Amino acid sequence: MKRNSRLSLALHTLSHMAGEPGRVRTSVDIADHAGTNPVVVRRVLGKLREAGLLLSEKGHAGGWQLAKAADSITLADVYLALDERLVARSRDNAELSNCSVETGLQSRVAEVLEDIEASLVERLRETKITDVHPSTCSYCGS
Amino acid sequence: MKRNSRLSLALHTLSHMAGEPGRVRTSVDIADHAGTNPVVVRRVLGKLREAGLLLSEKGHAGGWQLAKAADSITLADVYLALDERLVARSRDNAELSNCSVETGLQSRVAEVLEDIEASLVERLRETKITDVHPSTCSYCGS
DNA sequence: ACTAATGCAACTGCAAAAGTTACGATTGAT
DNA sequence: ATCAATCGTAACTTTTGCAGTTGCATTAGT
Repeated sequence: MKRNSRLSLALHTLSHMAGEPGRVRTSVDIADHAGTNPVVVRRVLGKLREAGLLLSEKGHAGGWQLAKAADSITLADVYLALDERLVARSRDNAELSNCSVETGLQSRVAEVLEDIEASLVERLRETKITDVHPSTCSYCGS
Repeated sequence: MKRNSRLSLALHTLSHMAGEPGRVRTSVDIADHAGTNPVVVRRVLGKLREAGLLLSEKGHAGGWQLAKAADSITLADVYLALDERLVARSRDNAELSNCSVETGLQSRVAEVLEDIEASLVERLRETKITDVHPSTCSYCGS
C-alpha cells in the first residue's frame, strides 16, 4: 500500500458496500479485496464505526456493514472520520518568536491553510458514496 | 519541523519576499528565519525556481529573490511547484486485478480523488502570495 | 587568491504509517 | 459445553518519506 491509503481503502470499501447494502463482510474478505491486512482494515473501518458510518458485529457470523444509507454518506464524512488533515497546520513556531514579523506571518499562513482545508471539506460534502460506485458493476449487479 | 513543512516554508519565504521585492536573501538568512537548514531551503526554493517563481544567483553577492510580481503568484503555483499531491493517487492496483469489479472501482476511486485534488488547486488559485502577507508588518514597513 | 554564495550528491536520524503477530472477548453453530 | 469464526487491541517490526547534515564542486564578486 502507498500513500493516502486510508482514505483510498475507506472509499473503496464503502463503495463496495453501497452496491450490496445488506451483505456483511469480514475484515479478512475486505483485506483480500483491497490487497492489505485484516488488522489494517479493522483499524481504518474502526474509525468509520466511531463516526457512525459503519456497524461491526463480533462473533461467528460477525463482520461489517453500512450503518446508514449509502446516499446519506458524503466524502466529507469519510474524510473527517479518518481525521486526516491534508492541508492544514504549519509548524510549532515556538523557536521562531524572536523575529518580529514571524508571529503575524505564521498565524496568517496557518489561517490561510485552515481556510483552504475548510473549503476542501465543503467540496467533499458535495459528493456521496453512491457517486463513487461505478454505474456498470458486474460484481453486485447494480 | 513538522508536517507540510515544505509548503509552509515556501509560503513563509515568499511572503517575506513579497514585503521587500528588491532584496536578495541568502539561503542561510532564510534558514535562520525559518528555523531550519540552508540546504533544506535550497531544496525547497529550488523547486520554486524550476517553476519560474524565484531567481537564484550563485557567487559572492548571490541569493534568492522573486522572479515576478508577488501579486501574480498564487498558492496554486506554489503547491504545484512543490509537486505535493496531498489528495490524489490510490494504490498501484496491479495485484488487485483478479477481482472483476476492482478495475472499474479502482479507477472510479482514483477519478474521485483526482477530482478532489483538482478542486483543491482551483481553490488555491484564488489566493495570491500578497494575500498571505500580514497587513501590519513592522519588519518590512508595509 | 580569497571569500561567500548556490548546486548537488550522499548519508544519517527520525517519525508516521503499514504490516505483522498474538491473544482475549464475543458470538453462533454443533 | 465446546468449538470455530470474528472483532478489538496491544505490541512489535518494517517501510518510507523527509528533515537534517556533511562535504565538495562551481560560480562570482572583491
